[in-house]
Amino acid sequence: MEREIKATAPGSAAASELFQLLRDGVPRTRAELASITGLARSTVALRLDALLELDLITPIGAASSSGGRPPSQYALNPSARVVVGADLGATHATIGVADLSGAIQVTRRTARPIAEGPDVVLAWFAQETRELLSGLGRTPADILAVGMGLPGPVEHDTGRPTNPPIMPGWDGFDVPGWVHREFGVKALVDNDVNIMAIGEQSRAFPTATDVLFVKVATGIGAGIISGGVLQRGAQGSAGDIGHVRIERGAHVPCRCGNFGCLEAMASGPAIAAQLRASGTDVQSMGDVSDLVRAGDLDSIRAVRQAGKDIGEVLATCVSLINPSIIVLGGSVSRVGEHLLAGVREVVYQRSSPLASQHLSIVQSQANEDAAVIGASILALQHALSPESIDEMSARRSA
Amino acid sequence: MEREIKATAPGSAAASELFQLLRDGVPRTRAELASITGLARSTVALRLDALLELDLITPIGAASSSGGRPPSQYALNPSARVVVGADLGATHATIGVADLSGAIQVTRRTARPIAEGPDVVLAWFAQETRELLSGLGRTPADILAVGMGLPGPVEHDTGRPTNPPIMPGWDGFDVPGWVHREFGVKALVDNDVNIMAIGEQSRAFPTATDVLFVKVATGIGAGIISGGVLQRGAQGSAGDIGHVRIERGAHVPCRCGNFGCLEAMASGPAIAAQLRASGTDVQSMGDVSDLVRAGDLDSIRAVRQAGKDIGEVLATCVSLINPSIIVLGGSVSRVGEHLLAGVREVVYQRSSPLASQHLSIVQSQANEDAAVIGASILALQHALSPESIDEMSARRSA
DNA sequence: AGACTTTGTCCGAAAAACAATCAAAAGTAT
DNA sequence: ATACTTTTGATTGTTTTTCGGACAAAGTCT
Repeated sequence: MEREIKATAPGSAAASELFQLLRDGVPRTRAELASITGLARSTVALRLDALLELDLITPIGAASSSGGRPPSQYALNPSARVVVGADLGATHATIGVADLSGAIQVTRRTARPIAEGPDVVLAWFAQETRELLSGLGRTPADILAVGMGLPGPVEHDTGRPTNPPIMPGWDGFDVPGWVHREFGVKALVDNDVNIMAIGEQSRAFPTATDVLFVKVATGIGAGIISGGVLQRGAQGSAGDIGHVRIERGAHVPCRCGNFGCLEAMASGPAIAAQLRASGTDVQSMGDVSDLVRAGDLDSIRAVRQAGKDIGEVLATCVSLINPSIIVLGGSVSRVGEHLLAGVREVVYQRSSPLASQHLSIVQSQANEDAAVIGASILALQHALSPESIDEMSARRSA
Repeated sequence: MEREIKATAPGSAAASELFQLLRDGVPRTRAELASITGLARSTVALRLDALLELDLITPIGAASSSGGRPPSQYALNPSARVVVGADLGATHATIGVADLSGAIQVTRRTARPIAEGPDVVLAWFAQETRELLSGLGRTPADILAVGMGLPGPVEHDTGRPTNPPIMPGWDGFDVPGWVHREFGVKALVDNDVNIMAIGEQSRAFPTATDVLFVKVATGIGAGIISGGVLQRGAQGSAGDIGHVRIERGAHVPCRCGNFGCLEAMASGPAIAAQLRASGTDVQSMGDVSDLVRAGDLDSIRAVRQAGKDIGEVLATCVSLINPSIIVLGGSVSRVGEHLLAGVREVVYQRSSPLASQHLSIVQSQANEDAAVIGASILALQHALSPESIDEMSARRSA
């Protein structure tokens, strides 16, 4: 026995179904909606009223007449509410506010070490969010949900980081609980690479169902979208390819304790270290980037070799999950085409024709925005789900 | 406009929803069903009637009384109809008939080379199926759907093999069309490794959502179940790990044209070839198995090395998709623990603690039946889907 | 301007689900 | 053995939801 909601306005009950159709933002007439859903025109009218009442849908001007009275069109009202998408990285944090269509309204990127711990970082996050909102003429009450990416393994169901290597104080911290106490809404938390994968797929390849997003920066990780859904694996550690062993590095130690890890050979710090060892004066990956752009051959060769190392692992990934697109993101991928060239060289050589003939390997197009976009989408997926919409209309009519 | 079904019997409309609850075969009383679904007892009664009418549900004796009148229980009627599951392998074919609970009623395994082409093989399949059915006192009219596994890449949506290397004459052949003309039902066709993965998961690990099934026989392939669903990839070639390159084989040519493929190093024929090269008199993998069982050290070493080779690839797979169980199947895996030991050695050494601490690596438990079970499940998934049930009740009341 | 077409709304009819009632079937107590 | 209690399973009237037609409104076309 768990049904208490009685005072439902007429039509509101199943209005969420109609809403799912309109989530894409495409304006439609009542007649179109009726023929798509198979419902009677009167029923559509009833449900539309409920959605208009919630302000989730707005009438958009009139469509052109086909001989008779011109129909009015209805579409998602993107500015009814907002979601917050945050990417809390190792050293920098980006917070964005998106409307209901997923369009980012504003973002702000700030230096903010995750190592300051959850209380400090989240308090800052809340403060920053309030500022961004008031800058948009919004209040925290407009927030429907929060999406958040963290630089470590996260148990997505509970939103708690699990044994994160670089997030002291965050292990097991109840992030959604904190957010709920602060803003009264649900928070969806995930690994930062996962939200980047979602963001990139939605922004650049909305029709692709099998995308492998690879982030190459301080570490190396992948986000896997298969069959249109993000794959997290049994413990949520799917995509952790940074510590896969590669041939070239048999005797190079990695901070994980093993030898020959991809991350010890092809990450930003690893590339810089290799160049330093061969006598080039570089401090960080930033210096390497400058040298590559200046045409320094050693640096170019090192980056391309890193690409080949990554390609070695990705070749196996291609055979295993058969994606149609591999996207390279992260700071190292922005060095230019050299990394990409190395990856392509190895992947296309080693993959079976069936898997590689339709495979594109490209650079991230969403780049820095990918994470915030992905976090917003995670939030929207929850906030605009049929269940959430039903709950909204139930609350409204109560 | 696409609604024509008007003459629906009362309650039949949404009866499929109730049916999904009862698919597990667990008997339930009307009161239980009402409290689970949240529907009124009278509504449950109405829908149950519709399902009883279709014979999909039977009353099972009475449950024990709790002081008053004992309730009668209702459960799936497994023997109402059947599905056919077939595994058409390279040289042998297995056909099975399962009831609606997925329990295999009868199987028959016969030497039948797939290379005879679709017309010959499928005609034989149809004939064999009829015989099996009449042996069970059934007719082809009892078939709800057919599931089928083929030894090559299959475009699952259309059921057509695509560029299969060992199936002359099958490329692009419309298998579901053929089956539909013969039996009037839908056929679900997939790669044989995929159906084995489904079968193994359902039989041995029904609660696991992330399972990697690896078949080691003449070839090497994997079936991936992630998040509870089989992953097929963009072109349906997900799991084709046979031609991933491994370190040890840098100079060993593979029939695919590349060098160092896993299949060229660790498949049944490859193990036999390596032993022959080192002077052991073996013709096939069968001979190797005999030697291993007899305790021949060279053979054991060769098998264990194959396990380590496979483990090398699987270590990457574990990092990438984070399964909770890896199952080894196929003829080579039946040699004993030696292959498994090799796999475990490498996988546990190379995987991150987070991914491997909850990882089991085991031998197939369903073994030969896995494929037929999986094919049956594929058929049942379709045949007992809400849509199919709705269609059945619509036809019934028409 | 008038005929025509299509939309948007209203309203009664039909269908579905609900809630309450009641007889039947068993166990339990006397 | 009989009365009583409890819970099922069927029935009936009520409420909610959806449908389908009717009709006015708002345009286009001649």
